[in-house]
Amino acid sequence: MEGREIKNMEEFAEVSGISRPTLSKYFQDPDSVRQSTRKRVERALQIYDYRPNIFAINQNRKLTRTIGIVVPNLADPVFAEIAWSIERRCLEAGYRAALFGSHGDSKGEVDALDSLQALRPSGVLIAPLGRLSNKDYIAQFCEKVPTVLFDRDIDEVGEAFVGSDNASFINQSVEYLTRTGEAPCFFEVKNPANPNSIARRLGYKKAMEALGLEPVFVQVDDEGWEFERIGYEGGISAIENRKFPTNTVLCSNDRLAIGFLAACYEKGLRVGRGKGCAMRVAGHDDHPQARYTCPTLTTVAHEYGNVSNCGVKTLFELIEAGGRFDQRRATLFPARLALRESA
Amino acid sequence: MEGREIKNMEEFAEVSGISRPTLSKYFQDPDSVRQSTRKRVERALQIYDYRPNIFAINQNRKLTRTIGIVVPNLADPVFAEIAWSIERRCLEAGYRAALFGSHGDSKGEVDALDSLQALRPSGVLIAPLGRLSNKDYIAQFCEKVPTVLFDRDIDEVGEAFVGSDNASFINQSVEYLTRTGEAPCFFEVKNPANPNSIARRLGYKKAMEALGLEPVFVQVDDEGWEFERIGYEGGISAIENRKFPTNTVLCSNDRLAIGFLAACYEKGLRVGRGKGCAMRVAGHDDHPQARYTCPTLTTVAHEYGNVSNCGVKTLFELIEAGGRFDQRRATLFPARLALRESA
DNA sequence: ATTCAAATTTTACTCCCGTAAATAATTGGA
DNA sequence: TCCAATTATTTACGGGAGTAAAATTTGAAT
Repeated sequence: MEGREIKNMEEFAEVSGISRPTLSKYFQDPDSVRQSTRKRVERALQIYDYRPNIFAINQNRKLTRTIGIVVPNLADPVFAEIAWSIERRCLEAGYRAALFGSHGDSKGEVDALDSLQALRPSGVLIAPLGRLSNKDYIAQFCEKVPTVLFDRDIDEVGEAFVGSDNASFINQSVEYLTRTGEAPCFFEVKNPANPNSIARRLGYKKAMEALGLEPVFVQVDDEGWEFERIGYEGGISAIENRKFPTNTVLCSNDRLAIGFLAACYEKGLRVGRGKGCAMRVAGHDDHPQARYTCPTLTTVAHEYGNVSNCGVKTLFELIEAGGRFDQRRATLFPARLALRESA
Repeated sequence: MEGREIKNMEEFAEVSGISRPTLSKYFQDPDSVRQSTRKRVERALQIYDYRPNIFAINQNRKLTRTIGIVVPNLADPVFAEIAWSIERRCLEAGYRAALFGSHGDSKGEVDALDSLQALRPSGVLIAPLGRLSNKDYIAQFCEKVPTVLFDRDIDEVGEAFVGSDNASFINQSVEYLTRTGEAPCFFEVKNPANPNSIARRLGYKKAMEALGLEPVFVQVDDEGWEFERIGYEGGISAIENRKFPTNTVLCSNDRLAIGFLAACYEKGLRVGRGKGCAMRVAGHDDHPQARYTCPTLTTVAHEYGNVSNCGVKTLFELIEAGGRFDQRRATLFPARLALRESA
């Protein structure tokens, strides 16, 4: 495919012998021109290396056919997986996807939204930081760009939310653990940035009280995103100081649980539900590596597919509806217990 | 910050009382205008919500000040971490970053490069798939866009490569393992897509032969990116069929090792170098979770910082040099042994 | 107050493509 | 073969900002 260098559609029109407006139609939808014309264009494209300038295109379109995806941390496997899943669905629907990680702080989140706004996306799916988020800024952003929140909700912000039903998560795990052994205590970060964590804490409290049991919290005073480290260090310290009144530990999320398993291992505490085990450990999220921990981690699974599927569907409806729903929509997916060896 | 809606720079010039060309200068570099003017602009920006349209900007620039980053799989923690690290450095240098995952197949990689080309990036950093890559396509891409390969090399493609010295990796681990116990056998995927894997295999063979030892390969016949699963299933099967002639297993990468550790755990083989341990296991890469496995994983560390730092630096030099170096540059960083509990 | 270089404004053109209106050329069906 | 409907071409304008050149203002130093 060589010929002279083609700079723009004008030149391509010259060399291909097809008028520019027709070419413009072709590039927007190859089926919108007559078959014979389409063939002619495609033959020319094989000879000359031309592709429309995306910036010039988007400058004139109201629709850029780009979907922005923002998650707190692209290096977190759980978010990476969900972001990837959403991206794939957008591509299937003929949209581009632009991924942003907010790097765990409010400034990063605002920056990501700023960059996104400059891209004039058709819509945005965002998993907000939560407590740390600049709530006003996000609310304002939602006014301007059709936006669906997912994973973590912010009260009254945006037109829709899609996430997991944390109450269902907790109920399932608490119910299962108490039914099959000692009641669980709850292992978590003391001041979590993550609203899911808070919902789970409350869920645990309620679930325990409903069973007539006293909730017990073991809290690590740390912050940030290094949950494995926090779970490990906090776990070591809690074990040494005998902070666990029962042999069953329910972790607020799987990454914390992975770190805690490492702590148990180091301390020589065998984890599992069989004979000779000193501890039972369970988590939440069904982290991609939960099946490869030692022992494999019993956890409560997100249905990633559901969340991304529904999130994208909701976003497209929102775009269709011009960015406004009659009333705010919240969709929560229930959990599924993933029973493995650790509890 | 409310006022009338500002559509473009023209309008912002009106309301702020500053001429459009000056505003244009300001937005390209706030320091290029007089201090007093800068103040005036910034005061106006507080009142009116205006930001330049990125499409219109990039339409005229040869430089879009965007750096493309392409990795095989954004959901792989090792790549996620390195991508994030590169992104941060680009942002610091005043560039935007566009992340793409090639989703593990050649088509995905080509698509990513296509999207990137449309963005007219100033430069690209790509960790190619390797054997599966469409080599010609990538070579062609490198002709058009200043591109630095990293992590995995493709012979003679592009102007520069930055990665790890796999020979050094392997030497360190083989040397350490043989010095402190039985000689290692090498656990790996039979037909790896990844050129690093092949380099490591060869490195192992050489290192063993240099020590006068017979190299032993234990290969799993599988493919894809689910290394934990492959390591686990392949591990179970290899253990059951007594494929390991020694008690020491060197894994081609850490994700494989994580799966293999799970297999050992399930089979009741205690891993470590202490008394009562049946196995020693080591990996390569220093996966973010290597410090939280059971037991913690002895591995050979990438210096992510070095690779991303040098990669970005090299790319900027390449851009500076107009996309061509006198001769191809290859930078390899040596490894650092991360000694932990597993071996 | 005078002078002069630096900064700003005015004006005008460019980038590449979307899109609308009027006109011309192709279709395919009766 | 001819007509009407479909498709393509011509022409012209607009979008939002970069940028060059000339004219003007600013500010600091003399």
